[in-house]
Amino acid sequence: MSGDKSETGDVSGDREIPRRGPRDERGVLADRVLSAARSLFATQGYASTSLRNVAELAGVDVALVSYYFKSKAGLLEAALTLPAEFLADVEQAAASPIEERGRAILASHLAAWDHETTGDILRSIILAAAHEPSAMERVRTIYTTRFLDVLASSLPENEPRLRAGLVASQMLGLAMTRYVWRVGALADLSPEQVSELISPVIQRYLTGPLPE
Amino acid sequence: MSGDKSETGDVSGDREIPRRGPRDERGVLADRVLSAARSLFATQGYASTSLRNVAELAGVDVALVSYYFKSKAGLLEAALTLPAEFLADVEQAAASPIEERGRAILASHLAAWDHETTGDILRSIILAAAHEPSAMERVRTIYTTRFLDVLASSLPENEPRLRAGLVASQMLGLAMTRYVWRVGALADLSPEQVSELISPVIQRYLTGPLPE
DNA sequence: TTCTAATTTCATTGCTTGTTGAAACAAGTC
DNA sequence: GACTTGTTTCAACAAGCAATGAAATTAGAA
Repeated sequence: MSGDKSETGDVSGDREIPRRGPRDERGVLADRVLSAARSLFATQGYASTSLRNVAELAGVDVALVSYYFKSKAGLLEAALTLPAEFLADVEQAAASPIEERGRAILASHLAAWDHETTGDILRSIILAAAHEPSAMERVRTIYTTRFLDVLASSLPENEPRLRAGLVASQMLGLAMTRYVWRVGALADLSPEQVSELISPVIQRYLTGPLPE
Repeated sequence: MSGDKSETGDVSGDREIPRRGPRDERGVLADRVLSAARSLFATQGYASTSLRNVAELAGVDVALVSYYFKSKAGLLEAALTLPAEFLADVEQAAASPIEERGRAILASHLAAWDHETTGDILRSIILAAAHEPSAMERVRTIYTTRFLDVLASSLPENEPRLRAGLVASQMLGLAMTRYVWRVGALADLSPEQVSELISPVIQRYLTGPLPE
């Protein structure tokens, strides 16, 4: 909800100098807390993860978590902020030459999911959306505006929104089986093999024939 | 959702103390509890749903839920049991003639998801798997033995497990976008339209060419 | 009726949760 | 040194949780 600069505010964005503190630590500890939160949210989900769990894993006091992020919801908000570079990659892939766009889109997603931090965030987002209405709304918004709309607007006429929806469904299914549930043959293949197998289908959804 | 009779014993206080009796009721009340549990698990998730919530929605005392299902985990177990008919439909679809098997598999899934009770159960399973390790394990088992294995063993040579994994990924992606998140163009189409669009891809995964 | 057994409710158990106020602490400024 | 300010810890709160033992209730068997 309060995601004013949500996706641009990466870890690298310290435009002010709060430094004033005593043992500093603020930056370091806050990062440790965020990392712990992502890890726990991604494995246990939001509701089953207590602030005490997060604090313990991060090695800080419970009250410090509340001090940093104000509330548990604030911690979730901060933990689920997608790296700007991922969103930029998706946009770039959507702008690649149309005849190889399927492969490019798939590659950008595989790279993101296989990246440790980004993968944890994506996993957390999907899992959190399963039980937090606010996270679900967030997913809908991000998914629609940052992926579906971007992809659709990059396509020529002939049902761009429908094609984007088809691509998204295959992409999400791949993510669920390979990275979230880790079941089935796709979970054990290399990114290159996955690309060989699925790129043609993505490309077909983008530029292939549609029924009727 | 699950509108059958879940809201008859609702918060409307006009009904007096709900009949302090022994006989029967067990079946009826237990069904009401199960239906309420599915509905809440599917919308809020497992951890965020308290036995008190379930009891209130079902119009029964909290202790009765424990009495019926022994524990909260037992309630989850009971709520997430897939109807045998759905599993039978999947098996039947997997045994259909190979050249139309893609359409048959897709049809069995669409029918299940569009069925009110079965759809609620499937949604609950997916959402519960997001934060309950036991539910996640359950998903892995069901998904592998009841879908992947069945599908793979119905295919001839030439990488049946890989083909089954590909089909499953597209099927799960469709389910997520259309029935769980309800985003994108696929969510607004009729089952027939979805079938027209996706059947060819499923069929391609089943019998089409593979790279390399 | 009286007894028995199954069901439903009540009251309470011990525990965990998120949050907050006050105190302890460490730096930089005077 | 004292003062200020941002940080960290400690302790406690009220609320909600799942679970349970015991009492209340009722139907059928004797």
